[in-house]
Amino acid sequence: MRNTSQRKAVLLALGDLHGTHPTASEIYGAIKVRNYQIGLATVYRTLDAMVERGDVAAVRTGNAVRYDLTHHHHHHIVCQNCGKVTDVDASEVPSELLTFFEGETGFDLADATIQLNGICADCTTTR
Amino acid sequence: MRNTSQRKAVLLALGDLHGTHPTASEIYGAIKVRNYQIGLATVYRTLDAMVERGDVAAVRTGNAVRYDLTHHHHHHIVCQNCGKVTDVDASEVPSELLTFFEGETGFDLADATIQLNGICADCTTTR
DNA sequence: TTCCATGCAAACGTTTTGCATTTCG
DNA sequence: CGAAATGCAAAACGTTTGCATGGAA
Repeated sequence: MRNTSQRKAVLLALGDLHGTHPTASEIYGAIKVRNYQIGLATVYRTLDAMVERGDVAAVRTGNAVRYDLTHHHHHHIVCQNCGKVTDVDASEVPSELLTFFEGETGFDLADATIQLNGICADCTTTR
Repeated sequence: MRNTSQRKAVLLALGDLHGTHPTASEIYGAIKVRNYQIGLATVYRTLDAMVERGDVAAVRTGNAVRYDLTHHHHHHIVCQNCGKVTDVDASEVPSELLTFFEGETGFDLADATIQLNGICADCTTTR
C-alpha cells in the first residue's frame, strides 16, 4: 500500500472526524473542504483497503456504511430511531459473553464485533 | 392492513423460505416462480409494514436487508466471510448481558436485537 | 363507495467499475 | 521504469416514490 497524498488525506479526515462515525461521503466532504484533491471512488477504495488491514472499522447503519479508526477494539450500538452510533470498549465486555455465543453457534468470535440495535437515551426521553 | 393476495403471497414465501433469511428480491423471485402477480415495490412495502408490526425481523447484511418471520424473539449472527445468517434464541441470552450494555450506554435495550459479526465454523475450517 | 393497496417506471443515494492517466517506490 | 493508485464518469445495486389504477371492506 503506497503512501499517497490521498491516503494521508483520508487518514487525516478520519482523525478529525474520529468519534463521529462518518460515511464515505462525509469523509470525502471533509477532504474537499480542505481543498485537497481526491475522488469519491478513491475514498471508497482507500477505506476498503484500511478495513481489510484492520486499521478502520466499518458499521452498516440505515442506508450507508460508517467508518472509524480502530484505536482499540470496540463494539457498536446503533439507535434505531436516530441512527446515532455509540462505542462500547471491547475490554469492558465480559468474556463469558462471547464464550456463550460461541458455544451456541459454533462461530469464532475472537475478534467479533457486536452490534446492538436499541433506542438511545435521547430518543427514549423525547418520545 | 388489508388482506390482499399479494400480502398472502409474501407471507407464504416467508414461510417457505423461513430459516434462509431471504432478501426482498429473493422473496419477490419465490412469488413470481409460483406465477403469482406482484411488483417488487409491493414486496418492499409489505415487508416494511410487517416489520413495523413486529411480524417480521429485518437484518442488514453486507449490502441488502434480509427478512425473517418472527416466530420468537431472536438475535442474528452474521458470518463476515460467507454472509450466512444464524439465529440465536433470545431466551437463551443471559439477561445480564443487556443490563450490562444498558448501564454502559444509556440505551434502552428491552427489545434490542444483537447482531454479532464473526466467522462461522464452516469458514474457520476452510481457511 | 371509499380509501388503502398495487404496479410500473422513474428517481434516489450509495457503492463499484472501466479505463486512461498519474505517481510512488 | 513498472506496478499500483487515481480521477472521472458511467453503471450497478438495493430501495423508495409518484401517480394512475384496482380491489377490499
